[in-house]
Amino acid sequence: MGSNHKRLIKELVEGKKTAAELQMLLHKPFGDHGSASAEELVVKIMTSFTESLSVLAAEKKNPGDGHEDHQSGAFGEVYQIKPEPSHSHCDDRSSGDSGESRKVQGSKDRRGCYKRRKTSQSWTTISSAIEDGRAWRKYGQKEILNAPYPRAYFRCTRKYDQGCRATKQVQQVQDNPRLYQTTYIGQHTCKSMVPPQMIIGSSDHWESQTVSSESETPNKQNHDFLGSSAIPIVKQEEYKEGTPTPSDLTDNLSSLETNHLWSDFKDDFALCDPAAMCVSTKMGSDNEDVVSNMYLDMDFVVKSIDFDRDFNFDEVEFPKNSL
DNA sequence: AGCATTTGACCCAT
DNA sequence: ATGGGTCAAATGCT
Repeated sequence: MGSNHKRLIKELVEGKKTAAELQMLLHKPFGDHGSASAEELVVKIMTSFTESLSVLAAEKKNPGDGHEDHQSGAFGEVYQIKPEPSHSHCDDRSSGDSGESRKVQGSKDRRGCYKRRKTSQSWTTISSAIEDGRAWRKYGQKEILNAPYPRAYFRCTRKYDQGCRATKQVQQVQDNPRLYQTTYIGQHTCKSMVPPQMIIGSSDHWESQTVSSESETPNKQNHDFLGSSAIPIVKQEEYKEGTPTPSDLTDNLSSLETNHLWSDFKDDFALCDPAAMCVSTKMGSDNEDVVSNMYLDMDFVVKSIDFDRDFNFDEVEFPKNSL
């Protein structure tokens, strides 16, 4: 745990420094803060989070032995890819949905031809910014039971040309509609990255759509959005299969680990701006839901989440450079 | 015209 | 049976 711990601290310190830098940038957008753009800083921060989490994940998994391979590590463990048996016919509805040329003929019969994902790591962030440096294409929206706001479904725009299977779900936070809870599912396997400038401009559609059609907060969102592009990743996890054994404790772990992490972060961030944040904790009703979250003044909110059971990874391992 | 979004239907998991 | 994730035709936008 020694070297892990060091590495953890190093990552967190680095992240903190970068966050502070970003904060300055946000407060004085036109000042001179060196050459780093907000996006670059965000990427750095995310890398720190990712690395930190991977260290923690590794520790949880192998308490005692500080061995930290998990190379691209990320969120450790459970990375085995389980090829998911069934549905040999219509294969690949999900893995790329077999491209644009899906079943056009007979169109309506989709039986057995798409399988639900539930297969990869997921992690949730909350932020006023819904952009994250990736190009997404919306493919659905649903009203969610007991939720005041609909959930929008996005897939990577590279899904078909590069087979990237990353998806995300975005939903306005009930308590604070100006914030968006984004759940990322699966890893980007594509190469593309939207240039920073594009990022900012390209988010309007969803916002305007959701915001304007869903009452309140007209287009203030855009300001928030432009004002900050915080994309903190705080917690991620994988979908697991079968019965959650006490030993893997993934859910419990998520809260413990996260809370633990938060307290560390809290101290850390407090050094930067003690008044700027609060940490809240609440439990979800059914074993999945918020475990803890943290708000910072720069609309920087992070959050951890839920677990699900099965997995059948077709995903590749979690890249550190997902942004 | 080509691409993105909307939206109801379809399908799967619970 | 129901909620929610995905599909795909219709529609909108550039």
